[in-house]
Amino acid sequence: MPELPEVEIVKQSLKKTIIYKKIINVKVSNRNLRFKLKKNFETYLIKRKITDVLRIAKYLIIALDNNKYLIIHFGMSGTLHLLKKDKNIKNTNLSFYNSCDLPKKHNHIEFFFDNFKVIYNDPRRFGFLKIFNSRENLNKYLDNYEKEPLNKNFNVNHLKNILGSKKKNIKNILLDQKCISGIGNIYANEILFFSKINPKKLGKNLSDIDIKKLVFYSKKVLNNAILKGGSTIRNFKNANGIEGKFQDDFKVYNKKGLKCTNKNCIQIIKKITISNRSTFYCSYCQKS
DNA sequence: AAGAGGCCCTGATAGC
DNA sequence: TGCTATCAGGGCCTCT
Repeated sequence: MPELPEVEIVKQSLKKTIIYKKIINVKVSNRNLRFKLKKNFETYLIKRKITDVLRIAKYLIIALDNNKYLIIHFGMSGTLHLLKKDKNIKNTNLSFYNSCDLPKKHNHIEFFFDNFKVIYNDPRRFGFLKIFNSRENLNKYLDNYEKEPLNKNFNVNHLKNILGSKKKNIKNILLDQKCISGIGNIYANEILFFSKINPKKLGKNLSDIDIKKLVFYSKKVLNNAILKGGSTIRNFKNANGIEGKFQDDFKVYNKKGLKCTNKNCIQIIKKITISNRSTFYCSYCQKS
């Protein structure tokens, strides 16, 4: 669930469930995530009330009543699962598993609440959780991450400043969280397709019109994805949770060999590799 | 100093 | 069927 829209969907559904609730207990069965969980990780959380649930870029942020902040980054394969004690299940967009559908492996962390628990599952363990002891420290850590396209000050001038004289290609720039935050491989491909920009075009060579389109479609693609509940690419077989629907709207991602969907274009979508990441584009519509 | 590539992991799938 | 190789929604680190 890693890109901005998926984290936003999780945030929305999680918030409804856990806000103002108290964490009764925390059980960690594997501390070796992307970064090793600190020894006192649990003690900061136990008996704390959740005061807010936020998102910045691809980070989920849980604010606690001791003014500390828990952040979760899902990496490539991290997911949260809500497990209710009673059988009267209300569906949320947060993946819901009843006890037989919960993945059997890689449930690394359990957060116990009164009537339910939230489970962090992550097979590849590229995700991580960290606790910050003040908003100031959190802001410092996420400083680079407030450059997300949905931010209202993400405009043409702002992007122009970012691109400056960058000699790397626009695909890599979109993926570089220090330049622009929240966009991952799926949405980078989709945004470039709508903007009709070749993924290999260098940042410094982008025209004013290119930049204008990038600003517009970054916002539009991400917002549309959020409206559709995000994208579900690979799912656990027994998943009972609500899946995103935006994958049905993909124009290029994973569309190698299929015809371009633009009117009057008969080109076939190509797949190339840029910095080890799959890149899909239409060589006719995204000529330059 | 910016940019490219390797690497951290497990699991699903394709190809033989 | 069962093996092996490749690939996957990310990003940090190292080397140039």
